[in-house]
Amino acid sequence: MSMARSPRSTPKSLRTRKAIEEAARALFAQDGYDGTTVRDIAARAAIDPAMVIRYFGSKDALFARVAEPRLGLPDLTQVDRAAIGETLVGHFLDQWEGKQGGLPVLLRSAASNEDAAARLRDIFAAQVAPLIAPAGSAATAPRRAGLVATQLLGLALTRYVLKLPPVVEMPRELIVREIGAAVQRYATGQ
Amino acid sequence: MSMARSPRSTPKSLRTRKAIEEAARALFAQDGYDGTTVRDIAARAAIDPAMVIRYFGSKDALFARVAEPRLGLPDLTQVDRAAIGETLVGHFLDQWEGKQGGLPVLLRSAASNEDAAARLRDIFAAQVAPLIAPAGSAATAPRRAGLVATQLLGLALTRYVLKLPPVVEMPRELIVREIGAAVQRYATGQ
DNA sequence: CCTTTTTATCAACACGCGTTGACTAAATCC
DNA sequence: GGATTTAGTCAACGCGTGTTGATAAAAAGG
Repeated sequence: MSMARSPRSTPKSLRTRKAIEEAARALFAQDGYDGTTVRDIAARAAIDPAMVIRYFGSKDALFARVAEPRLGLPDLTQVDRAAIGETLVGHFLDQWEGKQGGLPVLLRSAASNEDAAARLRDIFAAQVAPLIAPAGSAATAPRRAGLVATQLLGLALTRYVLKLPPVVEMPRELIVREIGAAVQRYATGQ
Repeated sequence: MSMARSPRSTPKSLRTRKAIEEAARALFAQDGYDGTTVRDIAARAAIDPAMVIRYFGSKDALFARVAEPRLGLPDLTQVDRAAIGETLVGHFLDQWEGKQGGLPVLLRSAASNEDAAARLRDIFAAQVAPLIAPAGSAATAPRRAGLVATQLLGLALTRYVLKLPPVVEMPRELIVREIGAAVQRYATGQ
């Protein structure tokens, strides 16, 4: 009896595994789930398309592996209350521009892929909402978190996905200040 | 010599043409460009897939036809200066929820389709930026328009595409008030 | 060094896609 | 009402997709 097996954890296989993950992350973040083919990923990793399946089982499974964002947001209760907005925007920009983040991957795909959208909702509920909650009254917590998401995801959309020229050209410090102020009001409820 | 021709403008053909456009608009807005197939459109319009091509030449051409947003934004110079933000948000929500709008179609597709993204940039430059410009100093006009786009598109993304529960559940008047305030500050530069 | 295990390649599969051309049915015209 | 133009149907094409199984190459073990 023969069965298709995923490679073991030898140094050799670990290198190709990493190469596939890296290529997949870059392409998924650039072209979205549907716009990225297994053959594209294989070409970028300089290996055979069959290896992608062999290592990760399926394109779906690879996507799920690569689109696991750990936002690593700061504990806002430790932050100066008046700096919550700017802190949030700053960390959000870091997350977006880092190599690691699964967030770009997800946002690219969420617009036309319901699974990715559901994942994004989960992340929001699990990581953003609880963070915002203690910054204001408990009754308004969901609304405040929703408003914050509105602004932060809009920033990511226009700057990194649509690449609207004025938003792309804004220096980081200006974004942190201007959008930070809006986020501050949303998060604290004034 | 025979050549494939698009149907003439008889009443009969006009009805099917409208049916195709309506089905296309609904599906493109729901699943994006890549997620929508010609066969899907045909099925919803209850006609043969070949008719879609026969009437519009190609899937691309049909998309271009259907994704032509005329925002019809109000002339902000005629509006009470303190109400610019709320007016903008209100019109934006109307546009989004109306049957006509090509905006949902575009946003769904722009994340994974560069052509759609370029179109959205054009619309922004042609329709939003000039509108915002006179609300503040000329030097900061692009920046102010960019910030407004950040917030308005983020609202659309979270409410209509990602469907984040707290944002979906917010009543219209609350959105107009809260987000209107942020847009107001962005548009006028305080 | 031969054997066994593990990694990588290759060709092919079944499927869904946009699109086409040959054909039929229906409406229109004189 | 027969001829001609128009709308609609059907089966198929070429292509790119994710995925698979047989097979070769390379590494590891004794």
